[in-house]
Amino acid sequence: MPRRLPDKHAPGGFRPLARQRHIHILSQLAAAGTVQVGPLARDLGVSEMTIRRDLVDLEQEGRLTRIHGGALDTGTNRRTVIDRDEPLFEARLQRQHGAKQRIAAAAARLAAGCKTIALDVGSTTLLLARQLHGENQAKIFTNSLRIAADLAAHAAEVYLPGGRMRRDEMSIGGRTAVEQFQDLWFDIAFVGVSGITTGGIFDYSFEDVDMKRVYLRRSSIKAVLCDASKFDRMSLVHIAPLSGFDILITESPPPPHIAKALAEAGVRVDIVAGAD
Amino acid sequence: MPRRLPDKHAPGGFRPLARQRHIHILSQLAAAGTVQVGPLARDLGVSEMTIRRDLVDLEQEGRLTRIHGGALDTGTNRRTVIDRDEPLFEARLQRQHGAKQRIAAAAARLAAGCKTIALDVGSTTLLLARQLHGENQAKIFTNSLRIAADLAAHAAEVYLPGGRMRRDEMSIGGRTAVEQFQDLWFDIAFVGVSGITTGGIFDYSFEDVDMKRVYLRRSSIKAVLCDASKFDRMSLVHIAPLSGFDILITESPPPPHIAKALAEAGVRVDIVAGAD
DNA sequence: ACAAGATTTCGCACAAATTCAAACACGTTC
DNA sequence: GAACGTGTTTGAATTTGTGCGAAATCTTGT
Repeated sequence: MPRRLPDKHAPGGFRPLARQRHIHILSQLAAAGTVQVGPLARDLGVSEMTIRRDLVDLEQEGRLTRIHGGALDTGTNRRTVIDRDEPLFEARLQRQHGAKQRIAAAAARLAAGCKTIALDVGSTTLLLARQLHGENQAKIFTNSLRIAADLAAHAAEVYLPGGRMRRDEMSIGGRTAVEQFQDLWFDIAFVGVSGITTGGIFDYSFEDVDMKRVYLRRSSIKAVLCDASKFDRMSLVHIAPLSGFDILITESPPPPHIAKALAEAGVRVDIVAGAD
Repeated sequence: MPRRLPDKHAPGGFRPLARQRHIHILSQLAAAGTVQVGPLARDLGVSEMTIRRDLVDLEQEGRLTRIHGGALDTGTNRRTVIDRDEPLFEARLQRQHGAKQRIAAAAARLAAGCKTIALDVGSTTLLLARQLHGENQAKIFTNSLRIAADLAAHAAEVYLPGGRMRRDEMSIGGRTAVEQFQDLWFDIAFVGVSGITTGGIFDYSFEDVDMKRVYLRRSSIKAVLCDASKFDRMSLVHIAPLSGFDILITESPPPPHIAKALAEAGVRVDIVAGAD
C-alpha cells in the first residue's frame, strides 16, 4: 500500500499524539468556531477516521459539539443553536447603541446610592444593569432573566418574581409575578418604553405592561428610558399618562409639543448630549 | 548496539543516570508541552524501555501525566482554551461529562410524555434540560436561571419561582420561592445530589435544599440523578432518606451496601451502561 | 414544495502498526 | 555475591487505517 502520510519518521517531525491532536483541534475551534473532518485530517496527517474518533472523545468531554462533517465550538453552539432569538435581541441592542449607552450611563448616575432598584425588561435597561455592577450594596429587582444573569457574576443582590417565562424576551410575567412585586417599594424604578406621545407612554408587549405599571406605581423615583426614535410613536398598549412618572432620560430633546406636555405633567427631562 | 552516550563512565565522576535524563525530559516538557518516547530515547541514547521507566517515576512524582506514546506537562493538560465567565460551573459541567450525558439521556426518556416536569439546580439537570428541547407541550418548573435560559429558545413552557438569586449557582431560593412551588404538583421531578449513603441523599448547598425537598414532596415520580462519584459521600445537608424518592438514575452500579439499602427502601435503580 | 437520486459523511468491523509492560539477561558497583 | 540500572525478548493492549454498508445531506427534476 502506498504511504500517504508525510514522512513521519523524520528526525524533527514527530507524528501527532492523540493529545496533541486534541489540542490542535480545540485551538482551531477557538479560532474559527467550527472545524471540518477533512482539513483536520490533512493538517494533522492522519486519517479521517482518527479525526472522527478524536471528535467523539472531545464531545464526550463536552469540549465541542459534533455535527455532520465536523464540529462546533460549544460556545458557538450556544450562540447559534440555543439562542435562536438572540440575533433579534442582539440586533436591538446594537440599534442606537451609542444613544442607549449614554442614557444608561445617566441612569446609573441617578441610581447611585439607591438601596432598592427596579429594572424593567429591555435593551436599554440591560445596558443600565451593566453599569450597576459596582452597586454591590443595592438590592436589584427585575423580571428580566437577561438582566439577572448579567448581574449574577457581580456583587449585587438580585431578586426575581416567579411565574411563566416569555420565550422571546426572557422575561417573567403574569399575575403571580405582578403580585409578588406589588407589595414592595423601590427607591427608584427604570422603565423602558416603545413609544411616547402627549397622551403618555406605550409598549408593544402585552405581557410586560402590567409589570411596568407596578414598577411605576411602587417606587419613589419613576424614571423612563427612551431614545429619540420613540418620540411621537404610539404602540400597542398604553402604560401610563405622562403624569405617571417623574424623570425622562433621553439623548436628544423631544419635539416641542411633547416637551410642553412633559413640562405640564411635571416631568423632569434629562438630555444626555450625544457625541456622535 | 553501539554506545552513543558521551562516555561519562569515567571512574571518579558520576554517570549519566536517571537524574540527568529526568532533567532533560522535564525541560523538553516545559518547552514543548509534550514529549514522546521514541525521540527521547534517540536523544538520550537509551532504550525506549528506560524512557518509559523514567516517565513512570516522574509521573509518580506528579511532574507529568503519562499518555500513550509519551507524556504531557501536567499544566498543559488543563491549560486549554475554554475559560469563559464561569470557571466554576463550566468545570463542574466538564467533570464526568460522559456519564452525566448518559444519565441525562435516560432521565429524558423517563420524562417523555410527562406534562409537568420539575428540574432542580445542577449540571446534570442542565444537560437533562437540553435533552428536553423536544418536549414542547410540557410545562417545566425550575429554580435554575441557567436551565430557564437554556430552555427559553425552545418550545417548552418554563416557570420560575420568585425570590433572591444565588450568585454562584444562578438559582432562586428562599422562603418565597419554596412557597410558590409547594402548592403545585409535578408529574415528575429530577433532583441532583452531591452525595448518597445508606442514610439518604445529601447536598452541599444550604440554600437549595429546601427547594429539593419541595420537588421530592410534590411530585408523582421522584427521580434522583447521581453519577458514581457520589456514592458513599456525605455532604453538608441531609436532603431526605432513601425512602424519600422512587428512582435513582446512575451510570454504574452502587456498592453492595447501598444497593441493599436502596432495595429495602423500594427505590428503583436505573443504570445507564457506560460506553467508555 | 416535495420526492427521487447523487454525493458526502458516518460508524462498525477487522487488519496492521505501534506501544506497553512483564520477565529475563547482562554489566557495573559496592 | 547482592543490589541496581539497563537492554532485549515476547505477548498483550492500544491506536490507527481501510473497506463497506447505512445514514445524512445536498442536488435535481417535476
